[in-house]
Amino acid sequence: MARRSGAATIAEVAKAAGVSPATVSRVMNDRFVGDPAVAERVRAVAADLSYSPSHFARSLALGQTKAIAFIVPDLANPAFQAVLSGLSKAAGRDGYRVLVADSSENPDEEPLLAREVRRRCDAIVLCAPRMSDEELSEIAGSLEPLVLINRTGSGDAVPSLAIDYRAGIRSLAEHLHSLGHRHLVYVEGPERSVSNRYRRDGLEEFERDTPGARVTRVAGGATTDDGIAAAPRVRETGATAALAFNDLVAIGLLNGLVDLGVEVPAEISVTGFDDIPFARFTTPPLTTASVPHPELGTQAWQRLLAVIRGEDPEPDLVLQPHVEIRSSTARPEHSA
Amino acid sequence: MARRSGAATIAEVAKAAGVSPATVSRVMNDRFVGDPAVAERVRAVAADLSYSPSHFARSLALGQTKAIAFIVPDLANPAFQAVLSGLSKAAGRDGYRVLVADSSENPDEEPLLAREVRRRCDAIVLCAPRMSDEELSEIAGSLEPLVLINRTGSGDAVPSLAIDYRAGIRSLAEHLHSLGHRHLVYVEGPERSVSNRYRRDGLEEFERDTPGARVTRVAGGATTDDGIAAAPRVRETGATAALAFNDLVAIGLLNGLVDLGVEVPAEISVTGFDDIPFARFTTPPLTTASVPHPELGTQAWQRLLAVIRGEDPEPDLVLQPHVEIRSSTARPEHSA
DNA sequence: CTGTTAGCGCTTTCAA
DNA sequence: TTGAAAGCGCTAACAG
Repeated sequence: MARRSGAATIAEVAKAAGVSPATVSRVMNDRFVGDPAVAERVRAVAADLSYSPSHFARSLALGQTKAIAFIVPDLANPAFQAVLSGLSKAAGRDGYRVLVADSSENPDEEPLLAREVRRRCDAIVLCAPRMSDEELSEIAGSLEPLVLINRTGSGDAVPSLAIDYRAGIRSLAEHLHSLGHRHLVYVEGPERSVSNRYRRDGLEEFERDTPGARVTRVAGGATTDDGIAAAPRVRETGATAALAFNDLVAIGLLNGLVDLGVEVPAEISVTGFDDIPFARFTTPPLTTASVPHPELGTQAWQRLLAVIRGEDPEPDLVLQPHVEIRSSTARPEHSA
Repeated sequence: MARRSGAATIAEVAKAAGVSPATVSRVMNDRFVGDPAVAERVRAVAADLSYSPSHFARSLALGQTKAIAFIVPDLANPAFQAVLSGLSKAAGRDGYRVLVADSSENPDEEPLLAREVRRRCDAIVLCAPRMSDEELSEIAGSLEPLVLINRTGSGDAVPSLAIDYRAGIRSLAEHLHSLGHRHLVYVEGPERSVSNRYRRDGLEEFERDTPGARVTRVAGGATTDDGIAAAPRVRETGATAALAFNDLVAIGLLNGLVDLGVEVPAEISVTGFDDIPFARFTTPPLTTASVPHPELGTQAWQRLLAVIRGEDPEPDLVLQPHVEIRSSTARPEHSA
């Protein structure tokens, strides 16, 4: 039974201070009401022994850990990092810490991973889970308190925060259309990504509702490399504008196109999605659908805390991306 | 004494299976050697009750949590995110999770924060701590197992991983010098940043050892906005090349300069530091000192695990940044 | 106002 | 091979 090296226990402090463990506990938690001199003595002894309460013992006794789990499909993606950053700060203000886990290593075990990390914490937030709807609704119950980001709860009663990808990409397409583009190409996201489906839906809607407009699709991915690789495919379509799955892909595409000698936006307009901090700094600056990622984290925490406290969380939010027009989009070269 | 909602306990499983808790424990931990039928029954009951061992109870009994803490000064910085990503993946492979905390909210309480999160975990890694050397060596003892990233242990015996900022920035300066630049300007990092001091030292060394070279310093910071703000100051110095504290600042500077109508690299060469994923994609692509951030995370984990296991960690590492020459640096316009 | 006592849920000697 | 029992360190009724 390994004792934490060097850590004093409450019993030792109690003995050294000549009081009971209960008293020490009360002093340490500011629940002490007796003689201030006693409290002072306890504190002195505690400091002397550099005592600090064992967190897991407290967790066990209290039934809570003051920590939440956060699962993302890829910690290397700036968009998810921004969510994490917002979440971690918000939770921190309420004294909660966050345990992160990245399911990129084995996506298939996402449900197991979620279960595992959930057990160490008081609650969990799943960000853009890649797992299927079935898997999700199957484990949702055992994960609560739970909040979902970027994924609706498949009809469940789990609080969720979403981005309206459908509307966002549609707005982007409409912006392009208003510029005079008629043939667009969509550089797809990862196959398993649910948000890719939403974007596709939005584009189909746009195509259906916009006579004369056409949207081709080419394989892509979620990274800059995927964007670079997609450049030749994009050019082949002959489209005058390309909508990338996200900013990373768009940035890759921008560069891939330049390497191919294709000018942006003169020959092809390009749009991204997310508005990561660097989108402003690409050349040309990227037109994109701006998503308030840190706020996603903040809002998620707000709801999670409510559920943890047994209160009613605020209603689900579907954030509308805001089209940020920069210079990677322009009228097609030979228009009008 | 709140019971975790819906979670079955080992005692319940034991009763339902008609065995003792000890047996259940053994079965759950693959330490069971008796009748396979019994094991099977226990497993069935456990599954039926959807029992999963309480992590904190195990932690208490075992004296370990299988989690490590990670503290960064700013979770929003891509460089730190890369470290986190590497660390989290490496630790995950050994069954450890990471608890992150960002000290940006109140930098002064970094030592307290470190202590707090350390108590919930088995070990901690401090990444580029902003605290003073005194504070650091004062609490280092109470934090062990500990590994330091981007900060030497002020003479202590704590394993640490560092980047040779001195050498890195010096190489950058030499690259600039070899191109023909004689008057350089350094856009400083945050005042409290220790790594800013190293860079300054490197530059002083360079200046001392390079007759005819001069390095001016202007205020900067650590973000793109700081870089933008520094642009006028940089121009005023009349230097033909600017070394930015990091890539973020360099990117801001690049854009600030463009806004001022200054051409890069024609009029002023610019270098960054870190080689974040976007450095390749700026215009012009950024010459920078490349730091293998994810590897920093991986290496940190390797050492931390050794210390956790009571083994000797591998020796400290001082990673040499590698100068990545791209097109933001060139010969000065009127040279030769 | 303070101490005693009984858990929290799990692991692990020690006996049987 | 299995079970009983003690204990990890802390908290919270309940007494006194």
